[in-house]
Amino acid sequence: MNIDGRLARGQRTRTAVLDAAVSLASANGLDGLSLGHLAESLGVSKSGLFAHWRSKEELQLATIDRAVAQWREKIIGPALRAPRGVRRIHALHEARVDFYADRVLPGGCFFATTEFEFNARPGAVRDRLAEVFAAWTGFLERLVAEAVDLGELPADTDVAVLAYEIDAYGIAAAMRSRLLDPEATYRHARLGVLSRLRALCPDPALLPEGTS
Amino acid sequence: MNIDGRLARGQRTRTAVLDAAVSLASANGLDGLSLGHLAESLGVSKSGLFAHWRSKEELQLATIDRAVAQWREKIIGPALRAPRGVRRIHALHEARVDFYADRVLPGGCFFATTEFEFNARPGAVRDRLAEVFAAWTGFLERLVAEAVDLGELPADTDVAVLAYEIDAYGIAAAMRSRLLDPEATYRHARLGVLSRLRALCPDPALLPEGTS
DNA sequence: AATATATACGACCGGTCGGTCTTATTGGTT
DNA sequence: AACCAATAAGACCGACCGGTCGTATATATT
Repeated sequence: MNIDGRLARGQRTRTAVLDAAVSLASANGLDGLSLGHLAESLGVSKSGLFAHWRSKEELQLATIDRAVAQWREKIIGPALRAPRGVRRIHALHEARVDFYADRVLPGGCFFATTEFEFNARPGAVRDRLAEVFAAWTGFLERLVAEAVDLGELPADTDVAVLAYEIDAYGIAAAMRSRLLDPEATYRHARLGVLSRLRALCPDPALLPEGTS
Repeated sequence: MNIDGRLARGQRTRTAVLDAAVSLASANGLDGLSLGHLAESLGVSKSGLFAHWRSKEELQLATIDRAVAQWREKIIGPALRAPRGVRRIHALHEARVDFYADRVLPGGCFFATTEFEFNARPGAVRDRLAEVFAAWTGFLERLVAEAVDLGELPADTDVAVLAYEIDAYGIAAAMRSRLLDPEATYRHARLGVLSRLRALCPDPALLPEGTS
């Protein structure tokens, strides 16, 4: 919006709206997201939103894309700055748990919230989410395969199952940290993946010590 | 309801309504559950529901309790029929994956759906869900501790972390099976826990062979 | 300064929601 | 057969939803 609160054209405005949408949707769902509340939280009129997105569904799809961009920046970025192999896998998982622990989003995880909201509801939103999840699991599996190729994980590692396991630790963290003891949840999530990687890696010195 | 479609008093009627509510809510959420649609799916008037539950929230809480009863019957029951120790843990996990794989509920998992719907929304529903999740994780941890006591898992096992891991495999199964390849998801979920238990158990003969 | 253009606003629409209430019908009792 | 208590039905209410549209205002141009 402008200094006086008006919505203006341009990418920056759209991004600000979508950031607010990601935040609200992580708590109330992408369908539970009220355009009236969204506009109000930005000090903007509801009808102004329809100048940028033709329908709620279009804004929902754009919100998913924005959440992907946030995920890339906050979780995938730090991982890619770590050296390839088990250390990169560990960095990815740590960045993910950090993201949840920092309470960046009120709902904990935008993707978990929207997945369970739409997984039984056919439509464009569901299809887009399926694409995002497929890309994510593919990325994780590539990281694990890379570590195997580097000899930092046993050659007979079942790549898909190990990638599944690492992802599962993260999903469980998002789920439990909001209803049960958050600190214990993060500790279990971090310690579980770390000790698993250390146990599998022929050179445990690549990873920090695991202490409970 | 009666033969002619009327709602009648009695526990059986309530149970039938709540079963339908669990099914609908697993797909559309506990808040997304429309009382009009629920009544219509039962061939009953909406106002009739208010004779049994004073408000939607009351019906939501009763629906959670009904889902717990289903979970007890379908997942905890089979586990308790297996011998204590790692076999019981394995039976619990298998029953859980079976439950998802059998497509008992359209949404995959009632608790996952409602957890992510309410974890950022204070109120009676959220509090009730927190109780349920605490009881569930406590149960899982007791099963793991039991296996440790029986010598079927190493004495230095971190009970909380291993219980977390097993639960995580189940959560991930519920999440992925609806957007990604379901068969691969179930295979990973089953194989992951089985191979973990076999690797940890001093007597792997207690568990079936793990084949990918 | 006057005009033309773009755009943000707020009233408004139809539809659905949870919830209420009056009415009609049922089944049991004497 | 007549009455009574219980209860299901459906019309109805206010609130909120996504979405539309006419109008007032700010900006850019000449």
